Amino acid sequence: MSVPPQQMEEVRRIFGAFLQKRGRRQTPERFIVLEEIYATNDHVDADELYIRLKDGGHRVSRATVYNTLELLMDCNLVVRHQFGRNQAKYERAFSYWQHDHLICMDCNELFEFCDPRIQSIQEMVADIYQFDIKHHSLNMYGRCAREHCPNRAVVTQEA
Amino acid sequence: MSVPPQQMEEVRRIFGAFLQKRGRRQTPERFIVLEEIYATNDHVDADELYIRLKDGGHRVSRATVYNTLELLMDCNLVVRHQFGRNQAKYERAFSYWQHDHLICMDCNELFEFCDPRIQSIQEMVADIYQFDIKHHSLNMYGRCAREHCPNRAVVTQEA
DNA sequence: ATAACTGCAAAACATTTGCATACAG
DNA sequence: CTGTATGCAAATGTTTTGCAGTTAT
Repeated sequence: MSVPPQQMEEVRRIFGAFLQKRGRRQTPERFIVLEEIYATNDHVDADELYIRLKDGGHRVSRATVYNTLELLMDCNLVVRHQFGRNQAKYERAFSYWQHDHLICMDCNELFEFCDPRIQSIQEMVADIYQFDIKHHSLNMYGRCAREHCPNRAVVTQEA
Repeated sequence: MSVPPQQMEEVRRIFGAFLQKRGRRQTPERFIVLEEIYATNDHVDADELYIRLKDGGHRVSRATVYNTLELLMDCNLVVRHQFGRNQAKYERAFSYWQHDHLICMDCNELFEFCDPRIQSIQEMVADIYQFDIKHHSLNMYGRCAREHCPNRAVVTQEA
């Protein structure tokens, strides 16, 4: 699922303006990374992104991918998620609903959900603890019920 | 904050029984790790735990610490938290309220909170997505208002 | 021109693994 | 006794860093 061209244009403009304001260069590599992560609404890790770019005939180094992701996070065009102990996943964040995640512990399938109560909880917690809360991360872990999920119906032996 | 002796006794018993049921050995090292993580209600990382044990005159290897933490998680005596991309934090989990976390992005101070609505959300999500949800992790990130917090009152320059 | 950026490879870091030795059952 | 567990050190996998060469401004 890709972003409409006009919105993509806006995203590019936002990134360009951000770089300029910061006195950083608008290099082609940075925009290529931006394009690639906005090409889908998947949750990708840095290396996947690197491979996709490489396969797409672009010549960017892993270091540049990481560097650019950092910049994209700084201007809120990308969010990073840390699911479990594995490598971080990145996701485009412009004009997309704020959502939380549900992860199947067996097949690692990822689902997104949204519940307005989380916002209320966040506000309440901010108030009680006198915090300026910038963001939250809510992940639920369990077992899905899909046919092809590997560990489906396998009884857990442990505790 | 340490656990009362009688409860500590129960925890040891649970771990022993668990190992037995699994056909795993009840080695002194494993119980030493258990003692150490139950000695406080801090959130410690594996290396801290290793250092504490070493400083306490015990001779356990890092590998054993990791191995034991895994076992302790399997029998629900310990929970692992992944805050950001840093190393995992472990926390004792017996007879302690289920809680979520609030983290200051400036001083890394950790606060715990609990809101019953999270439970309802979890149940609702489980129902909608036909998931058997085992656990969740909710972290809120922001800036605290404490006097000695390093970045206090520093205006963020970025976007 | 020149300071910032890039690619590469090496470093860093947390965690896991392999193997010879030790020891619980 | 025997199969696990241990300690150590080396391996792993992800992310960061240093540096010489490149390039946007």
